[in-house]
Amino acid sequence: MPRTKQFCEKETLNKAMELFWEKGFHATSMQDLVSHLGINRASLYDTYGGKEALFDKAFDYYKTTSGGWLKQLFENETSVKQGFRKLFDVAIQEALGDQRQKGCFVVNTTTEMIPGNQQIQETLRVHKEQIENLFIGYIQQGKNSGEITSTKSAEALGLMLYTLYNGIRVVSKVDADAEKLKKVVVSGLSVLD
Amino acid sequence: MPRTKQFCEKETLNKAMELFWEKGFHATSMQDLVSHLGINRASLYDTYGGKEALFDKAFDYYKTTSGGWLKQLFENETSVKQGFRKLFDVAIQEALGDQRQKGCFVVNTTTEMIPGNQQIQETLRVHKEQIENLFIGYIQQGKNSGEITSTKSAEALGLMLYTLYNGIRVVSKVDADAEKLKKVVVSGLSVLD
DNA sequence: TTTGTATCAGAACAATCGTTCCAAAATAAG
DNA sequence: CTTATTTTGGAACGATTGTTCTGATACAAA
Repeated sequence: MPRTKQFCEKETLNKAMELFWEKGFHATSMQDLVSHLGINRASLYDTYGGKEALFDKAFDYYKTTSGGWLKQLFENETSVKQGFRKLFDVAIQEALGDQRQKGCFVVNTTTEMIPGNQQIQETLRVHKEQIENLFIGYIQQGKNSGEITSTKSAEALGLMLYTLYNGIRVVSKVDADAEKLKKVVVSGLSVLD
Repeated sequence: MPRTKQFCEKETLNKAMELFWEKGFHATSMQDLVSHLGINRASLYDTYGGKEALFDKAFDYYKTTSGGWLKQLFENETSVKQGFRKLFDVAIQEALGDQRQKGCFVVNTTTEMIPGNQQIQETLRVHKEQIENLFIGYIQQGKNSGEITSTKSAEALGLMLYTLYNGIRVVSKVDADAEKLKKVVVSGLSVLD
């Protein structure tokens, strides 16, 4: 009869995610993982298969937890422009409070694993399209309600804000300057006017 | 008496740069470098000191060659807005033609080496400030000439476009979609209106 | 308690890592 | 030419890589 698992997969996946997030795939060794996950080396291989498989699952775990968060953020705001302001504010706040300077897991993975890992690239491509469409749909919603009057298409605006969002995750890793970042956001969001 | 060097340092540095650029610091092995640089393993250590020192010099070499290129681009254009359009167009064209999907060396280095390498972080911070100021000064120049009438400050506009530029280098690595990228640029540059 | 499986610590694996060393070969300067 | 120095191929270094295996231990189900 199969027994119940001894350790919580969510917890170990979360720790693996944080390690890969901070140091990247190549700079994170199995020894690092064994030391920090709190489970045995053999169990690690038995449960997750290996380093690359563990990375994939950790990245999946990140997408799952962060994807729902974004949708919820948009839905809870009173206006579309306020929703984006909130999103960017959170990004800035994360950058300022990120003691470990991890940055964004998706951005880090993009620049490290492309080229060289076609499977992850496809995963990233699908993820990019999802977030882009979320942005675009959200803006379209603001256009329909009359809140957004810009003559530019919802697609053009959404793609631009998505790209700017990625840029913020990069530049804030080099220098998390609150004043500068706020100016970036104000200028960027002005395209919605 | 000291002899003249046998191999051209510029050529080997250029090859080292391309390797680090494509695969990143951690995924590039000394064996890779020895195999591709065309010089002997011992000579490599003798001339450059080691892997990290070689990376630093390759990165310096990149900054030197690319820094001047940007200034020249701005100076050769007829208007400020046209200058930025050209800059972004080149970025898109590079992404489309980049068979190896290397992306941007500065962006890749930022996300891979921060945190973990304070020296490179400081180098990147200084470099960021230089490009930011180049953007800001260029926009200010457009304001002084009356070309740019936006009520937003040159600083806010410059920082925003610099951030957007970084974002383009990230998203175009995942999916170099010309149509989408063009829309990003059009929307982004509209902040100058 | 007995049984079966999960988890464990740790050794062992071959491979690769960055680095150093050495003696031979090549080459520029005298 | 001789001399001095660079460059060479290749062996060797200890350390670390990702992975596998062994046997002991812990624990849930029967």
